[in-house]
Amino acid sequence: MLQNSFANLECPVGRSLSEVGDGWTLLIIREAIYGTSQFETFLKNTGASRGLLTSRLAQLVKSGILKKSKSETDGRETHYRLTPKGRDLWPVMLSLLVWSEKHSPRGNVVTARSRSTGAAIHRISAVDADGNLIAPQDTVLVPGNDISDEFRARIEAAFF
Amino acid sequence: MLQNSFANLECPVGRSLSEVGDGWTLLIIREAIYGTSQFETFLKNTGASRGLLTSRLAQLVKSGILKKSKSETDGRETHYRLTPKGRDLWPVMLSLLVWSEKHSPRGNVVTARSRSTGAAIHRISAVDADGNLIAPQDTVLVPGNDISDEFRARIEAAFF
DNA sequence: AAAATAAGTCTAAATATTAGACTTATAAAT
DNA sequence: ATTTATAAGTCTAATATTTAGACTTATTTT
Repeated sequence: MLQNSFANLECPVGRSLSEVGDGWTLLIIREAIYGTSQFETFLKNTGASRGLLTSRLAQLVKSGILKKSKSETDGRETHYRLTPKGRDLWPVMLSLLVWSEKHSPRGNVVTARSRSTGAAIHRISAVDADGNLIAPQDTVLVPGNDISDEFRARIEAAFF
Repeated sequence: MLQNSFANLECPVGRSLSEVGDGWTLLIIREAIYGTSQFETFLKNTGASRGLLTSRLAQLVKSGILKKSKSETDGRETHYRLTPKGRDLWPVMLSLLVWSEKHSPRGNVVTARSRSTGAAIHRISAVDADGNLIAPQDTVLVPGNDISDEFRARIEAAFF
């Protein structure tokens, strides 16, 4: 668990990783996106141990990625559901999906498509506020003001 | 390390996670994107221990995400550089960056922009082969033929 | 009332990670 | 030509995390 190692880093990727940069955590989020909300279902579908699942779910609730609530119809049940912040991890999941379909395909397992047009997702791209695509080669990381000299230098060296 | 836990999973997200689903691994990839290629630099910028860095770099080379080569100008140096497969993780990194800038901002640290237009990256989106954007709400996961009934049911329950 | 279910807690054993001293090969400085 | 420095590791004992699985508590079903 890198939970604390990167919490105070300037790098926004490091900050994300301090919240979700753990295989189990990402797997739990995948499960949540696949519709899982109960402890025993996460347990079965992720293969995590009970203790670990308990601790990771607590972290995710603390991070505001999942919300914990008691079932209204069955008092034994607890549900962990994605918050808007958690749902915003969708592009992360989708880009992991597209990456593995491209680089480690295993037959015809699953394709992500547009519900309305039926078109398959071809790639995941950056988009500006006007809806224009920004290609990886055309991307730069621009340092802001609240930044150390050291991190500025690292960002400026970033390349696609 | 979930290295082996998910290697044989049908889920393509699980397969990705079996290769890169580890905080240290993702952090090393971030560093590689930031231009780092040498052992001691990875060590300093990630904060990983030597033994761990050694093992993660070896895994990444084995996965074909990094390529290891000896410097031609200085025989002491080894360089680990992103392969095309590794570079294709760019959308994963970018979506982690955009996510944290939205949900855990820390002042004006870094913005990702188009080099050519200067426009800031607003979001990360799925795109079809014709360049049309596919919104999260409009995405479905369509099961293929090479799939177990159990996994089919889980995919069909997936939602944004 | 008894049995089953859901969501945990708890514990000892196994596994992974850390810090830091040490090693080897190559290059730079004296 | 030696000595010193650098780069990329290896190695080890101490520490921390994770696991499997038995157990607990609250609630619901039979």
